Amino acid sequence: MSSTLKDIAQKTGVSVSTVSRVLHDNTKKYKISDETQEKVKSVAKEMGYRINTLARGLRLQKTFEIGVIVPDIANPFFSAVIKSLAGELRKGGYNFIVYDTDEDISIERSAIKSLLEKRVDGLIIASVGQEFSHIHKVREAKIPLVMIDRCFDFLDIDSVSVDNVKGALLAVNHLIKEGHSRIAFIQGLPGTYANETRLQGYKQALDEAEIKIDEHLIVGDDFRSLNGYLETKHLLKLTSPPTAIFTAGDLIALGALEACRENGVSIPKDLSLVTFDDPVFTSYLSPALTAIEQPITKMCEMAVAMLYRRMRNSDDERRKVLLEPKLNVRNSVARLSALSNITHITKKQ
Amino acid sequence: MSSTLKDIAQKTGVSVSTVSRVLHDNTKKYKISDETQEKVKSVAKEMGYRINTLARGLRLQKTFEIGVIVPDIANPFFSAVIKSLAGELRKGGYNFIVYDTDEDISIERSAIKSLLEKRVDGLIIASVGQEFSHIHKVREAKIPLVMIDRCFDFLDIDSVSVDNVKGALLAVNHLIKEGHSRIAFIQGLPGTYANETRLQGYKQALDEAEIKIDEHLIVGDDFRSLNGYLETKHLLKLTSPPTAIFTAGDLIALGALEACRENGVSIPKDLSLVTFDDPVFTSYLSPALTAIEQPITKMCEMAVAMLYRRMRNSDDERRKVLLEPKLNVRNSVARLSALSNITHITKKQ
DNA sequence: ATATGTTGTGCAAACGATTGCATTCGTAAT
DNA sequence: ATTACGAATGCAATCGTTTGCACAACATAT
Repeated sequence: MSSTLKDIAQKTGVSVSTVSRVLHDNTKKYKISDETQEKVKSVAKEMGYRINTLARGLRLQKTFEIGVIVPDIANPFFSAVIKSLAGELRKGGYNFIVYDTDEDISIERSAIKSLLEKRVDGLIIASVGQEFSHIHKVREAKIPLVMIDRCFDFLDIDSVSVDNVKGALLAVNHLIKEGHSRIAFIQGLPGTYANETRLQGYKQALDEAEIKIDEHLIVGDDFRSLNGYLETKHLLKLTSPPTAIFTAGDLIALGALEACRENGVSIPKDLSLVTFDDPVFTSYLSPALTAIEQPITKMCEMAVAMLYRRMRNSDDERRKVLLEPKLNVRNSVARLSALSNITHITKKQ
Repeated sequence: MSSTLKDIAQKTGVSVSTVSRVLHDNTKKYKISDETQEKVKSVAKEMGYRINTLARGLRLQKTFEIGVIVPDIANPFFSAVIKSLAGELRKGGYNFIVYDTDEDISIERSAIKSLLEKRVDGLIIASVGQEFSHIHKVREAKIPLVMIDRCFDFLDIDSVSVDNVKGALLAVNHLIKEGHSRIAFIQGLPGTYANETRLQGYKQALDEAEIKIDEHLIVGDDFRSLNGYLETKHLLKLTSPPTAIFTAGDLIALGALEACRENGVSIPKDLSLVTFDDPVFTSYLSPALTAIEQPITKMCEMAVAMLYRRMRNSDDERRKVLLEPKLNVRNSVARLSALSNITHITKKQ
């Protein structure tokens, strides 16, 4: 049974204030005699004193907790983000509380509600997107907020993410350079920042190469592997199938791999594949996937730094940071020779 | 700016008690007139009232929070566990706070300290193991506790995990049945429950098959992929290398794959591989890995159920639950023909 | 002798919610 | 007229900390 300052005060014969000052007051403002200090400390230890952070938080109006909200903890990208954020926050003496929204906006709403009720000192959110009224509530509550992985241009909020458009450009341009022109895009959840910006990059790359966009090659509707599986099966059945697929996320790529395996489609011989996200296992897959890597550590460091800044100075100018993505070329893309390209076109007709 | 019960009381002209009862009291014990209820509710909404869980927790001596401690959030096994626990806890109206200990006992200690200071209502811990004094503190604080994934026989604490010995037996027996006898084991962190029990199963399987245990084939010292990589390189260099490797965890297996790829060792042709843990991506690897699957969902459901039981009745008999592992046979194990087997034995002598 | 400091400690008011125990008023039963 | 009761609400203590201010005791300077 945990004892309180009062218990210790009674046992030592000093006041609660004195005990509090000995045990928690780091300022040297109050000079407590060494004798008293000794006594209080030893009694505290003996009685197994443990501070009550609820009482402290209530009194101080500060909890040293940061709320973190992500769409899917089990997604390797986000579990890496969480791990990285945790380390950064710990350095600054903050704890954190994570919520997993399952890419569901209503869960996100209730997560924010809970965190505000807990009086967290700050919030880092990888929002589902789509809708933003609940985000505004955070602003109204004057809780420092940084958005991560998703930067909405139209929201006046600090945010840091990778340059998704550029990432998609890198991926698709790579495919084009290797001779592909029928390139499919398997999307994630439409309406989300990550998806829309990657789609934009995809389209832009095709435009710049003067390849006509075929809407039949833009498919899919969420970031999970089942989506990748089903849409790949669908794409393979088209009368004029793509020679390459660009997937919007790592799990989608896994689903695509499974579909190919089942259909006896060999990557990269029969079909090339590039994906956004580059979790630890991509290089061990069969084949090792060519992928767009995000600078996760840097992203998290910046998010935390921006949050701290905002906590210190609430009316500093807001910033939106875009980090550079990187293309990791591995073995999932085949060079389409002019000949095979022609063969392919011939087959098509 | 969040308002308080007092603010609302003042604005409506009723007492704080009444406001509290209208807004939070689910018992119908106090009959508040419909008129008052209406008024209070509308003012509360208008003023953006948000309950302060610190104050409530302090008063009620109950926080509706469960602390969860795992060794590595980024490990797919644990991120799946967290996701699953989160869902289960949410159903019961509990929130949770996760700590990642990085398999470091001192971080585990401070995590427990923090969680007790936060006055969580219960704790679910996947302990690093090795040492237990800090676990006893939880007992002393009379906080309900369930250990997950790690069941220490000598601790009188509720726990649920997979039957690691049996899992290892399944894995190694499978290798033996396919004709292997020089089977290496790449360990995780020595001294941890997961590691010791898996090692035990490994040894038992060899014993039962009357294969002499070669200590040179038992290597490694943590659950990360680098360990798998380095130890595989080492094993491949032995004058009499193993024909099969059993790895203690998924990340170790990834490292092993990388080492093999670098050395041009083909799996399963040149070397067979079985691993403990079976995350979503194992079947997409090259080759798809034969692996021991743990019933994660069930494990988490049981852990939460046991915790709830313990929270209701603190002196109920304690239980230790062992769940059944499952062997998923894929393509990473080759059958060693009698001939090659004999050749091999000859080589040994 | 008076003023001025310094040192060490305690008082009491917050922080925001909950709840057992009044209290007030009206109505119905005896 | 007295009693009893139910409905609707308020009082005040409590949960455990923090901290501005006050104060006592003593030392030093003028």
